[in-house]
Amino acid sequence: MTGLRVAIADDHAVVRTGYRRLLELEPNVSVVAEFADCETAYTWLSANHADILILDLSMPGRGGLETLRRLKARVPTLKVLVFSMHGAPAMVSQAMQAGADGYLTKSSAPEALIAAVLDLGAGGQPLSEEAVRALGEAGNDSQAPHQVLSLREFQVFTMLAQGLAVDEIAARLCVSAKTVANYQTAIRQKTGLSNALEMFRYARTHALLE
Amino acid sequence: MTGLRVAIADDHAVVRTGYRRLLELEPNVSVVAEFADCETAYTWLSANHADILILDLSMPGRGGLETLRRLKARVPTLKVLVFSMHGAPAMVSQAMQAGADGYLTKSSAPEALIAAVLDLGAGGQPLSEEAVRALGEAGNDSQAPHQVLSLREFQVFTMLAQGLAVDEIAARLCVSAKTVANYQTAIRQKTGLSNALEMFRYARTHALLE
DNA sequence: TCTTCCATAGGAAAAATTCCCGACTTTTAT
DNA sequence: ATAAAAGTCGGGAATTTTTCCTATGGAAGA
Repeated sequence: MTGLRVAIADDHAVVRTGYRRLLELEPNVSVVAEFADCETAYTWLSANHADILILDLSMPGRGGLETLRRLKARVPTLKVLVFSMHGAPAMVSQAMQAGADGYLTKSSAPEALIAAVLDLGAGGQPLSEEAVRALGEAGNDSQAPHQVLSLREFQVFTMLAQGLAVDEIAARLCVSAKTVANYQTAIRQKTGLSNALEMFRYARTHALLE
Repeated sequence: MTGLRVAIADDHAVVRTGYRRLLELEPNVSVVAEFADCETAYTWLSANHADILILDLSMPGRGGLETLRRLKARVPTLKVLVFSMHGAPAMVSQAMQAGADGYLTKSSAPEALIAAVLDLGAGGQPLSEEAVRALGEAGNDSQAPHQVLSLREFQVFTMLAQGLAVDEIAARLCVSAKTVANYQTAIRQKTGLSNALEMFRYARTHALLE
């Protein structure tokens, strides 16, 4: 049996080297390439063969997710293991939708990385516990703002998410500040987003702004 | 010659293992401890001897900076090498002021880590190029939060910028909510950032967060 | 030593938020 | 068609958060 050909994409050289050493302890695995940015990874993988790509989503070069999507479109047989700093539900589900074959958070044990690579090689879909939990949460996400909020509430929501103050919103909508304050309260209750920053993050990851 | 006793604090197990393997290639270096959080690191290092601590500032338990400061106060002979994801000017100058003996970014070459550890052992002050540049820049940016805010204020600032509520911050820092509220007011006045979302945006564009 | 800055926090006043409510309009279901 | 439900708008009172002022003790510096 020939070994698994693994490529590593992570912008931190030390981290890449760490992975490489870890993986090379495994006889059936060989690391055939390392990339420090998305473009290089895309170019090389389009032209050369690898079985598995370990991909850090928080990479420079604008859009680890976008690269993942393009890569899966170009080289469908390539298995991609996303290895990310954070296990935020939105991030996990975004990554899986973009075509990831597995998702591990960096807080996983070192052995988990090896196990995940072997699992992927065998056709599995390795997910860390955090990732599974995140996907679960993302699933019952039928509580989206568009659903629970009324038109006016949603309008106020997007403004709050942009960082506008209650008074400013009231001025723009030509209603009393009191009314906007009341909407704000309703929005917080219905969505569970308790401040403007949470709203901003929610809105951004769900592409509700602009 | 006895080897350098090195401890590693980083919340990502895989990353820790990577460093360890890297460092253990060096005959004069031995890794004597690993920590996944600040408290554990502080406790162990107060009671046991190590020459060098490699510290990732972006650790949970909030306040890698605070831990660094406490640690240097408690164990002044310990050399601390800060090894951070980002070389933002603010972060570098804060870290150095808090007592760091060296600063490397994770984008450094693997050899740089080894070199930095040896340099530290020999009494040097290893700084990555990015860090040097950052220290330079930190000087001329006199209006920046990092300049006008005290250590404690800056700490609260980063938490506010992450969307934490006043009460949560108070709980984490073990101080009265009143105190945090007062800091918040001071921060808003000094920086002109009037709400958490503005702080977030500022912090993001200046790469002050993890 | 004396001064200044920082961390901490209490009290009072001001501002923002929440909760409850009512009036009126539009949509929906029977 | 008519009743019920839901949405828009805001007032008033209670509550919470924020601001402003003050004070104490510690640490750093002149």
